[in-house]
Amino acid sequence: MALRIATWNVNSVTARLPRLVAWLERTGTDVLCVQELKVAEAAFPYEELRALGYEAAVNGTGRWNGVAVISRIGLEDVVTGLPGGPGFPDDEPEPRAVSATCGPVRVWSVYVPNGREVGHAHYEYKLRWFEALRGAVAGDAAGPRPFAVLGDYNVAPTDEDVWDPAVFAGSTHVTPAERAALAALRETGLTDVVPRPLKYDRPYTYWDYRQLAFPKNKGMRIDLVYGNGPFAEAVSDAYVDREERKGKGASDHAPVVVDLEV
DNA sequence: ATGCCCAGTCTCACTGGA
Repeated sequence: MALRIATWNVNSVTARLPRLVAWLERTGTDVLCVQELKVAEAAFPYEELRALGYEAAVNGTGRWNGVAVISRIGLEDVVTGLPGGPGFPDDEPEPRAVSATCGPVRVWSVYVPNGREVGHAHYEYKLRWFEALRGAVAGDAAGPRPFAVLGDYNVAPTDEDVWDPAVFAGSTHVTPAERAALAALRETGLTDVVPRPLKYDRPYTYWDYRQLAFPKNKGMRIDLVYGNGPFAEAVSDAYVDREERKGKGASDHAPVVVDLEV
């Protein structure tokens, strides 16, 4: 069966709802992992999505963060949150993970902490969060079922994944410790499913709103799809839908779309 | 024009994003 799975940091599901609905209709995506809902679970637009044939597993508590899995092919065994994960501040848990089984695949939608500045408490939180994620997904990553962790990882895997490495020297998103956390995650059996760009040479997924970053293609690849062997082997295509970054009312992130034949 | 930040809130000022 052909499956279309995607991940998209929408930067407020409320602000993005018209675009989200149009995008789902346009692309026919079966399973969408969403990040930065910026809305409480009770205010999530379940009805609008149900009208399109989708159900949703939502982890959201208010103005910051928030993640969901939106599926039109089933939604089972939902796990809300990152089991054993740290919180911030004062170890208060944040809504940054939700997982579900959708038909033949199991997916996680994750919004990894930003880190703010190297050495900041939020940066240490980010690294601890990655460790907990690794522990939580290791079993499914090594299993026989197609499995993937999709989301906004807030790490550029290599210097090729930022428009100018010199600009990011000393900043979060590119440090050896963050990249080591990604490598440790891959060691559980996950592969970086690198999408193709629809224009230019690099598959960036994020462009700042400011200073014409998108038209100048000053982007970063920080929205990632990490799939296990059975998932990666089923991939028939993967691309960044940069068209969705254009125009008024766009998120600052573009969707990453993965087509599977399972 | 892909076009010179955006979203949410404890809303006219601030936090957070990366």
